[in-house]
Amino acid sequence: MGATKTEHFTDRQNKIAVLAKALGHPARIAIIEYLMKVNECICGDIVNELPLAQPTVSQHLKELKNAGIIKGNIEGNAVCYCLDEKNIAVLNTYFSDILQKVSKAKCC
Amino acid sequence: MGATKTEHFTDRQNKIAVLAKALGHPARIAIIEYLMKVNECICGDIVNELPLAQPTVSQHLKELKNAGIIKGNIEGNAVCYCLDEKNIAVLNTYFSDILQKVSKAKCC
DNA sequence: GTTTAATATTGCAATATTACGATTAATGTT
DNA sequence: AACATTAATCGTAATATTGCAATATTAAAC
Repeated sequence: MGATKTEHFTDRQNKIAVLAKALGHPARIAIIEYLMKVNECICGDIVNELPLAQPTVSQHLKELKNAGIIKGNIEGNAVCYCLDEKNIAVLNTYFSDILQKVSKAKCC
Repeated sequence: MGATKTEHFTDRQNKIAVLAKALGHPARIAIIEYLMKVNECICGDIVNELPLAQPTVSQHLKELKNAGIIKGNIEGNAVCYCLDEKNIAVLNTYFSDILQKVSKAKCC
């Protein structure tokens, strides 16, 4: 085994899991926080900011992009990255809903 | 390699990553959604609900508990699980803050 | 068209995750 | 005490992730 049994879960459950998984690494959280600060930037800026090699940063950016957390626009020979509002809103709504439910009912 | 370089990131970044990572699997999302529905339950209930074996469910519960997403209270020979409001609130605030920042400034 | 700059991709080693059968531990029931 | 119930742990196979050096790709600049 070792492979996630995605086929047993709903598309929505898989979608949320993909988004959350993309955020499940401190380097990717750091990238997001940097993007929050500077609004938009290129890969090289992040390489200068983080203690990781360029291929590693590039890989993290790819995962964030595949999950839909960030967008990348080609600008000449560089790529301009920024946060993708839509999917962050999806997560925000998701956690708001959970919190609302949870806060209503205490447990064991 | 293969190990995350947690020491290069802040405690807060690592904390958020741990919480997000715990949610980065559809089975764990399904567990959370089930807990939202029934408010509290024991491991066996989830085993009946999901297409996964008991040890697998137990392992997922352990990860959710270690991350602080759920709480587990011993009740006789069973363990009563429920969502942990506090850390879900942490995530909710985190994504609200990101969304607020992002919605203010369009990018490339 | 050659050089430069910015990223992406490839290949690989180290480590982590996922899943489950078998077993164990702990409490409840008879 | 013997047995049943519930869940955790152990062991292990399959797969995924992380990180980087080396290389490839792409587009600007000269």
